[in-house]
Formats: sequence, structure tokens, C-alpha cells
Amino acid sequence: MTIKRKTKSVNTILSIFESRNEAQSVVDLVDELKEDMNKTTVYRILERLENEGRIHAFTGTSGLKWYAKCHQCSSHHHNDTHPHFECKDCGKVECLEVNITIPKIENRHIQSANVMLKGQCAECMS
Amino acid sequence: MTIKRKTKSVNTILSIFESRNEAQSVVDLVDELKEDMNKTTVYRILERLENEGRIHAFTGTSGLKWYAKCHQCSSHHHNDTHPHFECKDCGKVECLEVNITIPKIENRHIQSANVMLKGQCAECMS
DNA sequence: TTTGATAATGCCACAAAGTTGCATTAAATT
DNA sequence: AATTTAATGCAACTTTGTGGCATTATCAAA
Repeated sequence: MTIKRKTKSVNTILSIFESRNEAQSVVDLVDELKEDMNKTTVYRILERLENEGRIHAFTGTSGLKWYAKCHQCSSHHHNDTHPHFECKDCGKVECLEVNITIPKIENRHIQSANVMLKGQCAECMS
Repeated sequence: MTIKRKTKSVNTILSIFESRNEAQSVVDLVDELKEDMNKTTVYRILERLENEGRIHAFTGTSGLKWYAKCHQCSSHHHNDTHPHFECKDCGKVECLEVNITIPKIENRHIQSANVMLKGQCAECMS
């Protein structure tokens, strides 16, 4: 369930998340790595990295699965309450280091929140 | 793109949204209506009802497509900023008539927000 | 350094969600 | 009743994601 052996494929994927700040969609990763490793391998490595708390997963606006590097996460505590931002022009998706305050809702016990924000990033505004 | 003819299938789907307050996942609708109409028809009717502003779509936590009746929406203005709530025990999904205040983010222009809350509903808490 | 246990991968087949093209059916209009 | 064309059914397909099983490669122990 976690990573026990540092294989070439694991290192390749890890270095992608080290070298980029943006979130990565699984679909794009599979396509980018199709010369290097099998689609199934990509899915499985991402799953194990998530279990270790190295990256975290979320669902994009169109229902696709995305992963991003955890900055404040460990295997014990996943800080998945921060919002994610998608630029509608360039398609870039990022984690926002902002606290969203979830309002108390009558008659319901809220345990987690998934916040996807959509708009324009700095580069696409100018 | 919009509904021009009130067919039996359209009326069936409309009456489902009239008679229930919960959101409906497309997968469940297709299954529930499989004796009455084709899967493709379900998808197309939902799309047209959304274009008319009768219902609105959103993506659930697991990436599936959901629809719910619009209470404050029209074809001109879709009030899709309200959060959606999913009960982790009974699976029910509902619109929350609550205003989420999206914080101003430096260097980004936020245009819309997709908020999925997960927890326990009143019935499952007791 | 070689050997052995098993984690990790590749491959293939499959599943589930959603889409497209086209022939047919059935609303609504005349 | 005839005509127009929106809507549906059907089948084939695409995309995203999963599972089984044989093979490969990592790491530890001899």
C-alpha cells in the first residue's frame, strides 16, 4: 500500500511533483509518461504516494482525478481542506494556501470540504 | 439545445425532480429509468433541462455527475455558488441554501466556486 | 557477490461513465 | 390527415479507471 522500493518509475513521478508547483491530472500524467511506463503503473504509483502523504488527490471540475504535492500533509494528517484553483484560460490547476471557513450547517455534521475555484490566473489576466 | 416538445420521457424526468428534494446522480437515474427510456435519452434530456435552467449540474466527490432542481436559477442566471452536501452514511446529496464567502485571492480572478461538503445528515446522526 | 523473497511492473482484458452517428418515431403545426 | 423536425433508440465507440496474473527488478540476507 505504501512505497517500499525506489524504482525508476517512482523516481520519475516523484521528480515531476518536485519540479512543478501545479497539480497534475492523471490523464495528462499517463499521456506524458506513456513512453516510460504503463498506464496501470502510473495509477498505482500515484495511489501509493497518496497513501504515504506525499501527494494528495482531488476531483477537478469536469470529474477528472488530479494530484498535487502536499505542503502541509503527512501520512497522519491530510490537509485537504485548502481550495484548488483552475484557470479557465490556460487550464492550470493549483493548490491555494488559504483557509476556507465552512459555515456551520443546521442539522448536519460537516466533516470535510472540497472546494474548486475557477477563474483567471495572473498570467492570463494581463 | 432546449426543450421544444413535452415528451413522455421529459415529463417522467421532470416529475422526478419535482417530487424529490435530493440531487440525483446520472448513474442512478439511468438505472432507475432503464425500463422506460434509453441511457442516451436520459443524458440528453438532463442536458436540455440544464440549458433551460430547470436543473443544475455539479460533480460529486467521486467524480460522478449529479443534477438538482434549481430553486433560485433561471436560464439567465445560474446560482451555482451554493454548496452541495453529501451524507457519507446514506449517500444522499442535497443543495444547501447557504452563502459561501469566497475569499479574495491575490493575483487571481475567481469567477465560480464548486463546494462539496461531506458529513452526516440529520437522520444519520441520531 | 550471489541468491532468494516479494514488491513492482507490464500486459491484457475488462468495467463504468459518457458520447456520437444515424435511422426511426412521435410531437406539434398546418 | 399530412408534414415537419424534435426527440428517441440503438449500436458502436471513447475515455477513464480497475483487476488478474505472469514476469521483472529491488533490496536484504547469506
